[in-house]
Amino acid sequence: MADVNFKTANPPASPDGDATPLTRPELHPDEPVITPHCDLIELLFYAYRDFTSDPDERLAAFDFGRAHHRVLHFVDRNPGMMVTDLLAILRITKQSLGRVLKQLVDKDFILQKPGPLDRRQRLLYTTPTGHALARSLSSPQSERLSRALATLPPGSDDIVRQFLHAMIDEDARDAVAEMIYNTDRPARSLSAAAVAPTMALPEGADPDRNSDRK
Amino acid sequence: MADVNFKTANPPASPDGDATPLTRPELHPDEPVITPHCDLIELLFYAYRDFTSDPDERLAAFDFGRAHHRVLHFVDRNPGMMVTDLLAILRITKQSLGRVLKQLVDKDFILQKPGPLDRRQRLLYTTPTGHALARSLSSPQSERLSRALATLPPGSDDIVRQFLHAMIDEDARDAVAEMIYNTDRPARSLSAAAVAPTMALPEGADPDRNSDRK
DNA sequence: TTAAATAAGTCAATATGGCTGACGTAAATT
DNA sequence: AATTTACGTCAGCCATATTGACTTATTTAA
Repeated sequence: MADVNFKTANPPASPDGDATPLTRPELHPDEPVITPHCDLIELLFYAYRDFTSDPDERLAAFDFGRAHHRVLHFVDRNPGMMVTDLLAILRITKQSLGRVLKQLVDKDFILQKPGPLDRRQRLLYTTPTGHALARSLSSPQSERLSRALATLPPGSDDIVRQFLHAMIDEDARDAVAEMIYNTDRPARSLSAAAVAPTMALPEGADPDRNSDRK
Repeated sequence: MADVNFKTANPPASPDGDATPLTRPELHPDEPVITPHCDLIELLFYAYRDFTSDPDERLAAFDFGRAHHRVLHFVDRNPGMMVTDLLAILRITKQSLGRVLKQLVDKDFILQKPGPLDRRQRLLYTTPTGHALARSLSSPQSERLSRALATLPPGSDDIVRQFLHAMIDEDARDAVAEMIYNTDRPARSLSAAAVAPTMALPEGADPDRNSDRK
């Protein structure tokens, strides 16, 4: 199978009869021919597809999946974080997290320690093994980023950074930036509410009573 | 539940005893303190998390999931595409695609037509309904992109475009660009091999004989 | 013209990672 | 003392992916 073989398949891009003129029925005159930023939508899909595929093989060697990767990554980057914070970041339920977290703890990649101030908490840390795995998973991603940025004019890093930051939900943006860039952590904590804010529910008559979702 | 409440939880970022000094055992002197581009890795996660969450509610109204969205999107953008091409883009198996595709066809969002040149093909088209849904799904994503780009200096669009393009696997890059930007389609076809190229297997002794994967 | 490759579909079984709902327990807050 | 919070768990369900095997047309190549 050749490297780049264009197959010359379908000349008429019309589902109607072979001789029917090409007309999309529901195309209003004021409707733009293509969706604005359709290229970016697709580029984002492809970029993320390949970006996330990098660590997959290494993960499989430990019988882990992408869910484990995400947990391991954020715990490694935020040692001592609360389970609640992790839930807010990943936007999954306690039960979903529970499964993968248990496996990571059982296999000694993540360690849980009671919070010294609030003893209800089980603060999360990576073990040395876990830290090493987290590193080996993020390194191909980091290299991909380096290669990509190297092709761009100098100063593009910041444009990309700003772009991605601006793509985040407005309510979560500040908390995310806080989390990412506060590497000298001055007794700070993650704000679950800010990373994944609750809907502003009307006062009283709260339907969210016994829910797992924040 | 307050809007932005920082909880001031865990001052010591060390899993060891409360009074133990903070030292990561496996931190070689030549190991960088943080992974390069760790911020970008996380920004990409958050950006994509929120980017993909946009169409979810609309999707649920039709009992569809993200898999349906992806199929619908690419078929809408590439009318007359082959099933094989779709498999290569999505990087899933024929069986996985089969299910969602069948549902989309059954519910009259996608239409299959035998290829006029190669009658083995079942070329894919969106119906008017399908096209409308595809539009309504991509529009919030497009708006998010517009809002994000509006915050950046002029000319940033191209930087972002180039960045995302450079993030794609090198072998697939050209085919992707071809697919995205050839809106005036001159009897062209997608190249499945280029979008998701096969590993260059050694001649003879091909283990990939009866596989579903390209 | 026979053989092989390709496009597409299918059946069956399995795994992963999500979800809801219902409970329980310990600790902190009010 | 009552409530809220942090965390965990059991049970079941669903969506989406996987592998492997097999069939049917149809096209292409030996």
